[in-house]
Amino acid sequence: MDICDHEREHEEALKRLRATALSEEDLAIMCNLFKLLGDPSRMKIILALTEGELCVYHIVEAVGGNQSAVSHQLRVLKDNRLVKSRRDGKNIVYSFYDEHVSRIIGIALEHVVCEKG
Amino acid sequence: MDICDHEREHEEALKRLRATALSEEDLAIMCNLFKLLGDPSRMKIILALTEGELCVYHIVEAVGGNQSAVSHQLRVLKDNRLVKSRRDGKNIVYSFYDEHVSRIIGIALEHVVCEKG
DNA sequence: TTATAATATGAATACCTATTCATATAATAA
DNA sequence: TTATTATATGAATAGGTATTCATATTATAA
Repeated sequence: MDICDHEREHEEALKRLRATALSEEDLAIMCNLFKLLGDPSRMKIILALTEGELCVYHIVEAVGGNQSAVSHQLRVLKDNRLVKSRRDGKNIVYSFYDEHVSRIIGIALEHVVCEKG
Repeated sequence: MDICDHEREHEEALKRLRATALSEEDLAIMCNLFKLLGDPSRMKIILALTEGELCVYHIVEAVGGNQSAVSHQLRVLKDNRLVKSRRDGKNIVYSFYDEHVSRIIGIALEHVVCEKG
């Protein structure tokens, strides 16, 4: 006997799913991106950088919290290639690694609007 | 003396940032969405549902792992309105709460492609 | 009603990770 | 060189959360 009353449809859905299946690696890449964006402290940093590059001091000013915490998160973002940095005199200036991130943020901001409306 | 050699530009960036600033609540909504999408087990469930509605049994079949774990994650997804469910005889059938989720997933899949290419 | 199938739930555990504190490094100014 | 400023880093801690196991619930079949 069948598991449920939608046996055929579900089996077909599962069949399509297998056809388009992501590899475990791709799944990990995708989830990792979302995980990075899922922390408010990191998101604040990312949002700050949408307005242009910033040195660490100004990032700290923008997001609040202590300098060490911000530095740790910048490291995480950099290791994962969401941001890049360059030294400029005694400062380190951070900016987005590529346009990719800001696109995603743009869409996320739309989501917030929808969620509230 | 100034903090860095880009004092003016950074101050202007921070000014624009304050102008467009998200509330803490909106930030939380946004991050929460990303956090939900950042777990591979949950993402597998979500990806499975992109092919159509499924009962729990078939979700378990699609994503692997044990039934209890899947049920717990379905609960999380439902509490956060990413999915909805309806009873159908002895089965519970899950599907996306709205079109929103599948849009985001579509974009994320693009990201994976870019990341690899 | 009793048995069984499908799903949900509670508690316990184990892992992960964000934050903090203290300190190190690196560049510049004196 | 020494002092100071800007940033990074290591270790420790605490809070969160995914998973598992056992069990409860709900619906149907016998």
